[in-house]
Amino acid sequence: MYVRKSSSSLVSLCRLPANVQALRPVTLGLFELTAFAFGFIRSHSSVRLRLNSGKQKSFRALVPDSCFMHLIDNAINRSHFNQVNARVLVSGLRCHGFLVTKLVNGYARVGEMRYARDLFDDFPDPDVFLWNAIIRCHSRHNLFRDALGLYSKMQLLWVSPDSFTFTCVLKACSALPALEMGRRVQCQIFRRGFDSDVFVQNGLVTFYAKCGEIELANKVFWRLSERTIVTWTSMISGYVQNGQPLEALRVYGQMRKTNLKPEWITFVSVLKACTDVEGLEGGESIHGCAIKMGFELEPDLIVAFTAFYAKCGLVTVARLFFDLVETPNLVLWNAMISGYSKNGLAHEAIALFRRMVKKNVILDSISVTSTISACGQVGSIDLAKWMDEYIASSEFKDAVVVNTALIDMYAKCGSINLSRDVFNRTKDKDVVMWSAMIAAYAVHGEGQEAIDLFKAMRKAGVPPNDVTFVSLLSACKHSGLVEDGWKLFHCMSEYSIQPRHQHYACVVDLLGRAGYLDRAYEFIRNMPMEPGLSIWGALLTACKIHQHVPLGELAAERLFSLDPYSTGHHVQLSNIYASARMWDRVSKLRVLMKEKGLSKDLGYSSIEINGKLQVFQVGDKSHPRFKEIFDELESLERRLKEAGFSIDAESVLHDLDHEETEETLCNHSERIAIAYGLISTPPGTTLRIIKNLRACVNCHAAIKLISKVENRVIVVRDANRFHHFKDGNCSCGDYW
DNA sequence: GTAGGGTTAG
Repeated sequence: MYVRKSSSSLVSLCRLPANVQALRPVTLGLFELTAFAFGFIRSHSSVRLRLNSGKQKSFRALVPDSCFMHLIDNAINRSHFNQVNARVLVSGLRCHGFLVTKLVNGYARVGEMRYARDLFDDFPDPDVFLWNAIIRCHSRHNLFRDALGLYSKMQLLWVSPDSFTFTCVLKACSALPALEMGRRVQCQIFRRGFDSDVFVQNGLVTFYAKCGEIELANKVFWRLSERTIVTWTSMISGYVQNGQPLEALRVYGQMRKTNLKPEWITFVSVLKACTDVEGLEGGESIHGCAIKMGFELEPDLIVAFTAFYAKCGLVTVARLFFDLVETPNLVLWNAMISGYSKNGLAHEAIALFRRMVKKNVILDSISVTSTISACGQVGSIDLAKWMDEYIASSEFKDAVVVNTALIDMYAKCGSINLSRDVFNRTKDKDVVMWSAMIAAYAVHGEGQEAIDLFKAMRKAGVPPNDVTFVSLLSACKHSGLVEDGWKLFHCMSEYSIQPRHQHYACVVDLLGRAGYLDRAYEFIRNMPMEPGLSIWGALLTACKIHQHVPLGELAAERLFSLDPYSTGHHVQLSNIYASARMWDRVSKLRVLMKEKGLSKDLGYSSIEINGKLQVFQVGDKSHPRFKEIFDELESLERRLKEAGFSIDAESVLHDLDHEETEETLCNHSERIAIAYGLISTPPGTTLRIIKNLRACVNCHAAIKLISKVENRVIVVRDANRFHHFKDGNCSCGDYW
């Protein structure tokens, strides 16, 4: 062995007095340790080193391999693997492949990939162990293409892969995913006789599952003569990842018939399957099993339970799990935040996010996107701006996923312009972002903008997907662009996109709202699939708008058989009868609803004044300023009448879709919110209202006029879309 | 060595 003289620090270290105590391995990095050992070994017959365990160990001089082994281990264990000069070492270790392998692993563990690669590249004749190490560490650092490249190079050099090589290579193929490459690897596995190696075969199951080839995964799975718990878990998670939770649960059932004991990690996938089929009971029974098996405090299973209960709507139970953990990890925080957000508890989600920031927890894009989505639900433009500013000053400001969420947020807060700003400033837009922007135009009733954006998208060379077309068709239906929508639907095949049920529903809506009821019904009858709830629902809505009783009854009949307990469908049919003044049928339907125990959703509207969200119900007198509010309502009513406004009281009183009133019609929740907004803000301020139900016909007409007599822009988000009222008109063109 | 949980567009 020799020491390269060019390393000055090494040379100076070598001149250190040869005193073991002075070495102080605890404080030195591997470089110093190694260098010192070189010098020491050259001048002494034996070496005593104090290791991290506190023990002392002797090495005979000129037997440096075992000495190095311990030095390296010691450094790895103490995370002292950061100051090493690879090239100095390699010149000393040229003949010791297994030490280089150890070093490569060590470097990879502390993230020093460049050193690992340099070390490897300098080594003249790597054996299979060293190849495995370098492939594995590239794979661990998400450098999958490099890992596969190294594997190809290894074959060119006639080094025979072993089972460890194959597991690493398959992992890289799964992560990319690289289906063709994986298939070739499978051939090699077969040729080299690893077709019964359970580790390799587990890798194959995962590989096919991650490539979406679940049937091939299944084939590998059943061909195996021996299956470990990892094999079963791989198969179960494979089905979950491929959207077949029921199959996953079936496989889990089969696994339970064997003598294999599930691992906690098995339960993670089974829980996900239960979540996907909304199988609360199944998940609860898993919970029981986990307790019996002593897994209930397994930290990562707590994360899975939190996510499971949150997604099933039991947010409180999820929170109990969350609170079990003293210092939650990132995934747990994210599971709880998104749990709140997905269950409509937007304020809780935001509060938790703020706590996370306060505690200086390192965030990732998932934490912020979940919170952004919550901000969109709240609908407050001030909150939205706060979030946008936060993102702008963070590392996520260029993340496409995050900016996509911002686009959606601003659109939901009523500001399509701010959505567009985010869209414009984002580089490298993907299909999701384009679709989100198109969808934003859709809910704001700007159909032509949506279509123009689609053209720009094609020009930019981004291929649309099925969701893009849902957004586009929805934009057309909100704007009455019947022919454009019809053409778009029929050009989907040009992009090799198979229309799904949702696309058909959009077309029915498109035709129906425009008054082509027969054409819509004909379209339904020619559908290649069984029409479901959304199809008949769209037809029913169209029949309500155009007062078509027979077709409305037909649609309602289908809906009642598919979903007997939906309030909305009964209410809509009742509205059709009411608009046709068929009062006897209206009252019959009311009796039926009472028998079924159905009652209407309570309507409410909210408005934000000075950063405080105020919620009003119909006829709400709970606000401290209710007297002023109702005075304003009255005077508003007077001014509307002067401007020539009249209401169609009879039909409205039977219009069960909206809030029933005991008194007059002018105290619907959105009007109270507007009155409150008028007395609480300076003239000319835009009012932004959020309503949980669809806008009522009379209120819609009234708000148009209010916007004119009060000279205000009023933005209303109803259950379906946005209405921008200005100068006596609405952006929906009375088409909603 | 192989298995897992939390994100964005409708």
